[in-house]
Amino acid sequence: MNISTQNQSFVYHFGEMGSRWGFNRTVGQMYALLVISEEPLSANDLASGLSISRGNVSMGIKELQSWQLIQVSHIPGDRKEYYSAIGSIWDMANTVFKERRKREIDPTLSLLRASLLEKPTDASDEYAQGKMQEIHDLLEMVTEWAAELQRLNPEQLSRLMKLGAGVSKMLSVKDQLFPNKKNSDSN
Amino acid sequence: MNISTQNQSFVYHFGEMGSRWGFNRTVGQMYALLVISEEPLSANDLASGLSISRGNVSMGIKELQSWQLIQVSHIPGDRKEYYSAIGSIWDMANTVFKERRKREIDPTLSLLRASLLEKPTDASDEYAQGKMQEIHDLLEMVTEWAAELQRLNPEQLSRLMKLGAGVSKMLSVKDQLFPNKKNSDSN
DNA sequence: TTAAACTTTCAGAAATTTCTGAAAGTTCGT
DNA sequence: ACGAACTTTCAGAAATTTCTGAAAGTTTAA
Repeated sequence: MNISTQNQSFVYHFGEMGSRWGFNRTVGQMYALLVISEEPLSANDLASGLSISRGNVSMGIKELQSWQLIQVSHIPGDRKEYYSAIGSIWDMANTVFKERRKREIDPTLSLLRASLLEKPTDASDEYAQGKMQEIHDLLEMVTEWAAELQRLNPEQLSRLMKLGAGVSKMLSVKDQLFPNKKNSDSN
Repeated sequence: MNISTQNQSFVYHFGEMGSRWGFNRTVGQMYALLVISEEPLSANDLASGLSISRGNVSMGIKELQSWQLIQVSHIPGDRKEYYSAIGSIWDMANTVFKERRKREIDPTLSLLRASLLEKPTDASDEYAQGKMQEIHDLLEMVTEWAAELQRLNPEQLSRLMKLGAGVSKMLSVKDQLFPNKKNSDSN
């Protein structure tokens, strides 16, 4: 299998970016290739298309499966496994978000919660705990909100985002509609 | 300088996480230490506190400065430079967000834009371009929205987040208030 | 101008991550 | 039960990243 030069740069770029997004270069390339191929690809296709070893492909597939980003299919009369990217771009973004949250934020939150349970032994500990509390609260708020947003369907989410600056206007509308609602929980 | 055992785990954890957030272990540790220290710390404090070389600290400081996360200060009669974390936790989150966008999203967006300008040479190129277009549109929408949100002040942002599920209710309220506004730009 | 007190740089060492390819494992048809 | 067609595993090689520490650079004071 070889990749058209047009797609080559996309695949390589995703390789480079992949490492920033939590997986390594070849895994990024593999995923990019699967996303832009209409037909499912076999492990051999991936290996030859990207000039990497068969073993590496096997590990990459495992990784992509752990991210729930790819799907296996079969062709009648062919014993090879064929892989393709799962779902729409929205699903992909959703999955990557959720997965990164699980890997980057959740462990930090639990560490912070544990730290905050300890009694500070001196003034500097107390200061440190204060900062940890702030970080904790921020992370918690953001993750809860993110979870909330992920529950919206793409249509709603898209509308919300396209509101853009309108969002702050909406907040003031809300104040006018419900001026009695308490919302002074600033920090 | 040594770190209280209470703070040790926080600092090390930030070290581990740091690598997921775009900088390496020691840079993460350095930043964690600066965040939880009330007093600014000298490069030597950092080196001894974390048991790393002076040269490594120097490079880490450069990195943190490029992220605009730390600040230099001086103590009268002392020639050493002292460092401290800049601003509030909100500022920190903002900075990290902006910086990551610049590093992870912007280059991808420009690559995609460039790719989309090319004429597809066959059906598979065409399919690939379709996917690229989708990714492009999604990334663009998300970054624009993120920029919008960053323009809100912490107070507004916090209120918006605390709305949580209320956000979808708000969308329907908006429909009732402005039923004539076109918002059928689904994808 | 000299020297002390500091910071930065960078070549090579150390640590870590990624990759290969041969061997072991699995599945299926006969 | 055998062998063909596939996939997975994993030890060690290769590549990459990070770290050290000595040397070079900078700033200030006298």
